[in-house]
Amino acid sequence: MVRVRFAPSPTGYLHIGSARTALFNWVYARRHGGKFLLRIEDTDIARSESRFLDEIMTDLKWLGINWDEEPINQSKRFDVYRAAAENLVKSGKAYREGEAYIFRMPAGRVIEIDDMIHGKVSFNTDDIKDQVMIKSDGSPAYNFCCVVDDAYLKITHIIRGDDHLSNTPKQVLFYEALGLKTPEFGHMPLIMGSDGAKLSKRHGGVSVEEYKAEGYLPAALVNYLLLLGWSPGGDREILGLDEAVKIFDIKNMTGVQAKFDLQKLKWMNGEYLAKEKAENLLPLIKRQMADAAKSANCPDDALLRLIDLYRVRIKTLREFVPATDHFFGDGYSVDEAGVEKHLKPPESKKILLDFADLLDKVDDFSHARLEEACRLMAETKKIKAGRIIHPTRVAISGKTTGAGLFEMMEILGKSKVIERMRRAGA
RNA sequence: GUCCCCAUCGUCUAGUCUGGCCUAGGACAUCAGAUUUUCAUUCUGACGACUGGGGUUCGAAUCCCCAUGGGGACGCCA
Repeated sequence: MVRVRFAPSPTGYLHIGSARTALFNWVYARRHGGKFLLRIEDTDIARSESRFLDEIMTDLKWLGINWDEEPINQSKRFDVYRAAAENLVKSGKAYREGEAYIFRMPAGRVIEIDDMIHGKVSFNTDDIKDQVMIKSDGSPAYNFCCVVDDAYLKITHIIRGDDHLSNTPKQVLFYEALGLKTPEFGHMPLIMGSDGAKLSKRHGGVSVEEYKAEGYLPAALVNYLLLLGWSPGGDREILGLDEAVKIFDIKNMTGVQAKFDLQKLKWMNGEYLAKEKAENLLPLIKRQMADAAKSANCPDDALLRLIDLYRVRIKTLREFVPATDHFFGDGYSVDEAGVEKHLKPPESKKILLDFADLLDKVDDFSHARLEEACRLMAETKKIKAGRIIHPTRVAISGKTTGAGLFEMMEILGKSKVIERMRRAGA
């Protein structure tokens, strides 16, 4: 039975690269009907905090990753590691240096691993130094407790980042010395920033929390991450966890480091946003508005209409707030270039005021009726409807882009619309 | 410095294992047109790559070697 694990260290947020590692482990487990376990690597007691662990677990669940069995904490197993190290000292494979336990690296051995992603990779033990197993302070060193625990948890496949590839021969030697069965390894290439450098804040964010706050949908983030280093085959790109579970094959993963492309993530998020039901987006939008200190006392049904109008035009939920600010009071942002182009010309002002006068007589302020009035005026004055539409759009929203003009007018309401038009035309 | 991994459009990738079907396919981005007498959507098209050099072979993006480039690791961090 396949058993894999994700082993976060609760010393910080969940990194987007770690999330991807967790994701592929999870998919691998589900694909093979195995178990996906969580192990908390909190050996650095000073830096580990429970709030980080809470956040990591919350983020994993948010992404749709659940785990089997109760997670274990390494901080509670120090005596297990010490006992294992003690045995190696007794058998002469390790020695002590003060309080520390150190593994003696055998000379001239070639350690070959058959990586699920890279194929055969070999290392010479002459290039590797003796390894600390237990530090002077009594805490275990990473490579050692990792092996002890993976064996304890009966992990069959270790899928992790390429940064661990060079740890692998050391760990293989530990399995061997401890008389344990070595699991299969699969090292996935690391994700880099768009410029090839280590992924950092300036590339758009490194933590899952940042993407959540920015208004990315978990399904979109997961979908994008799935496409980094793996391809579902054919020309398929949009797929969810459930479909990935059906067709995932680790042999199809590439060994090539991928650059994180925020543009494509945005596009993908837009795709998911456009498909999502407005009701599901409602609480998320409310959260965005609260975060932006726009405590709109806007009834849900009105907000739902706005969401329906805008979710196909935004790429992240955060974009909703600035895109719709003109619906919430007069303190909205104004596109100066748009004003220059559509509101400055005297003839535009004239058209705007004429249209406002016309609208004053319209009682049924529905978008269908408004459009009718606009088209009629254009015909009467023998001008293109665009000559009316553009100035009006800028006048009532301050923007050159947005939802359909007549829908915006309907939602804004007669008095607001006319007031803004007359102010802009003055 | 030593060891390890990797190398197809700007980016993610298909194709590489099992050489010929590849005048190298798709997606994002960019640009141009069409549709919508507004915004967005949608549609069409354009741009655009096998890192270089040697081999092997009738034939190489695909196999081998070297170089170059990128990344990772060499912690009593995890």
